[in-house]
Amino acid sequence: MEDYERNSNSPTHEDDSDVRKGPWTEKEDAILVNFVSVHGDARWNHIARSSGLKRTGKSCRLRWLNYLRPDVRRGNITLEEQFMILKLHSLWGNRWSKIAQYLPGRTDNEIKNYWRTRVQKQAKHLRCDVNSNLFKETMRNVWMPRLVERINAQSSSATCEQVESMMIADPGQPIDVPSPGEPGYVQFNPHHHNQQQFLPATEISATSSNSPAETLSDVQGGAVNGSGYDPVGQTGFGEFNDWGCVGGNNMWTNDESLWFLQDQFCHETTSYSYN
DNA sequence: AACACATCCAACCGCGCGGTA
DNA sequence: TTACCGCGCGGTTGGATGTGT
Repeated sequence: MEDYERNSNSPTHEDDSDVRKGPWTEKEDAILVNFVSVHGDARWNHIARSSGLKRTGKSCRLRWLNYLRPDVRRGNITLEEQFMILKLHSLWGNRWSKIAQYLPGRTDNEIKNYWRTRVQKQAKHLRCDVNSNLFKETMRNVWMPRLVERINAQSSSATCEQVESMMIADPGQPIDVPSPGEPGYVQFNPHHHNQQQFLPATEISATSSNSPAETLSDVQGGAVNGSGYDPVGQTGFGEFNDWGCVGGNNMWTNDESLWFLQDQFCHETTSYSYN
């Protein structure tokens, strides 16, 4: 990327002086939004040329999809979304756009960033490859059940049926859900009631409300510190009952969470070699 | 307060696929 | 059949911001 000057508002090269790169300005955003609202979001090269923006069609498309699109949601990946990402990635791997279809308003770019910054970081801390069976099993048998527990604990925003629907969200193939007694099995809270379905974004009407972007601070208060949360849960991980968001942001960035995960990881995998 | 380090995320790139002439 | 073009995807980068010392 040697020919790429990110902070310059001037063209990178005299040769391609008509092409702007780097951060978008508010004016450019406004132009693009207005143009797309009139002409639609197709034929991006045409849009780039006709709008007067000195951007490539690619750049316009990316800006629109990842930032300017009206239904785009950014920040605060919810517990449900974290679960979906883990689950769908376990099925499809780095098929970010496909995964994004099941997370309304989320872009493939954001999911990819989430995976790289949070999940891969955990793998790095655990000194195992993110694609290794060991890491995948840890995800499935430890992290995802814990996520489900916490989702169930959020009685106001997550439901039994919702979580179950997430577990079977893949339209094409069944998800390998642990049976009772197996590692990773989770007993869903039957007192919750369904409020939303996790479907591909294309199947969700404009008026349907995916869960509002609840803040992670909400999650902290509701899931971990809220009344009725029994840390000695169904999966038998209660001895690490402080792994939740105590003073942190979420399960991936909270140091206490990290150490819980590492403790749990080591506890459960003592027979493995980290190398 | 200043610096170093870590993390996040917007935006780029190259590549490959599908449609069309 | 082939060449070209536009688009979408996954990988990568580096500036901005946050956190620790």
